[in-house]
Amino acid sequence: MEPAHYQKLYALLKSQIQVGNFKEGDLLPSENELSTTHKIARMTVRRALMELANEGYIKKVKGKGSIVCATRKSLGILSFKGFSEVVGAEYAAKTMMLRAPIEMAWPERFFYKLSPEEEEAGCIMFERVRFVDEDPVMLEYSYLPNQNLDDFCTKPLLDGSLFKTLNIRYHIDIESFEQDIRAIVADEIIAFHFKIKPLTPLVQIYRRYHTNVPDYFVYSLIYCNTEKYTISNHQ
Amino acid sequence: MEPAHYQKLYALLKSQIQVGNFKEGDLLPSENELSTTHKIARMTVRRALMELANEGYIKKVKGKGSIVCATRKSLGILSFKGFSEVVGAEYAAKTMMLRAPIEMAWPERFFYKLSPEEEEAGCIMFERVRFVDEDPVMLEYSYLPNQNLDDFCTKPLLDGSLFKTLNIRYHIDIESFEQDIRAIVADEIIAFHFKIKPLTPLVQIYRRYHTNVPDYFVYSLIYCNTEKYTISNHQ
DNA sequence: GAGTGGTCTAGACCACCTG
DNA sequence: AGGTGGTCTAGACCACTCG
Repeated sequence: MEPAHYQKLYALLKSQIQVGNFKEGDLLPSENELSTTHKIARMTVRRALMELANEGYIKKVKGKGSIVCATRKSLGILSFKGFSEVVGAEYAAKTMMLRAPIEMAWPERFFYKLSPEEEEAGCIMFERVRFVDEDPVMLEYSYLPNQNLDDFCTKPLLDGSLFKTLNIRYHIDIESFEQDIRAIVADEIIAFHFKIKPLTPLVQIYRRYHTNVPDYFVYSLIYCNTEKYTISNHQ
Repeated sequence: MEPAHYQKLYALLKSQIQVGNFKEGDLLPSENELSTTHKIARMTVRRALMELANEGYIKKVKGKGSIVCATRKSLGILSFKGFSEVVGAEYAAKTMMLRAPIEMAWPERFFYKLSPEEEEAGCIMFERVRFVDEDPVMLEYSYLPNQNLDDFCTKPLLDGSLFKTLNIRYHIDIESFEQDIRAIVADEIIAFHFKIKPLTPLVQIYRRYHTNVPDYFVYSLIYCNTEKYTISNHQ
């Protein structure tokens, strides 16, 4: 489906900021100007700018305009985006599949309460490490209820992206998520993957993604090494 | 100033959810219905519902309606709210001033880069511990550039709230913030305040609040004990 | 088919900032 | 005074869900 007008304008402005056509401190064209030049209503322009502001790309100031903000140095892992989007243009993102998808029973004492239907279906699990500039910064265990996911384990992920695979092959769209965050120390397995010493502190995130399919959720257990790159909500 | 229509509707619906007039799984009245009964345009209703959805109170489903979500068990510390709002109605929140506000020079190697004007002004610093149900969960060091804050150190905070004090006494409104999050281990001082063992992992947050006063920022250094209460974006 | 939320329009008035 | 973003209105068409 054709993206909405506000999404197209959002994507356009975001890429222009990332590419450097607009620099820190610059003013974006005014809402009326964008409305005229793109031939869309001002309310629609405002929606695009609202998203940019929520993600920290611009700051809106009444009476002045929309000011382009500095690009952040931290990884916007807490925001609801795919990994490569989250990392931003200034770093090189890479993902490695540590354990390919397999069908299995749910782990004991799973971190979210499962419905009887989910319990019975069992799960598909896989494990990936994410790198930023060659440093492993994120270890992610993904769990999908094993319902109507034919061939998931036999075909590789599309472009290495779980979201894209779910969308294109199974028409499942990720719409939102909830997460719980805590600090823990690395055990030996995790320390090995991150190439750090055991007992190094890590951020652990439990995450439940909501989809367009009623009662179908996707789960992730994430470990973040924040020694070199901190994490944040933006970008 | 009178709150906007969408803010009033947002606050009304939120309190009705918190109080239990709407329960998990319930549908809110439809947008058209809210528009009619409150005599405001549907776009204005939508803005109120948008905020509720962003904070996780409801989930909007096309063709069905706005579904009330379960209340979370974690503390929405990562969201941009005052502490008591963040904790939610189901816990008892308490704050203790550990060190009353004093004027001082900025710490060496401050966690954000300061402007020359901020450097020169020096800062006002104070230290608070936040309790949830009698457990210390958050240690917060607050730093304000010492500019035009007459009597800040000699009068107590209004209702114990920094935001309220800045707003009413100095007409400074907090409008947004940025934060960086990492995992660390407790040193002896922090462990003492949290009544935990040194080397317990903690979440550390650097935060910079943006205000309605140009180039005036408020800074916080926060430690969270996540052993008992995890943290999240919502509520 | 009736009702829902998603998107969009073309206006309007306001408070705020700057020259 | 002129331009900016903040709020608001009263419509409209669409895709979706459900009985």
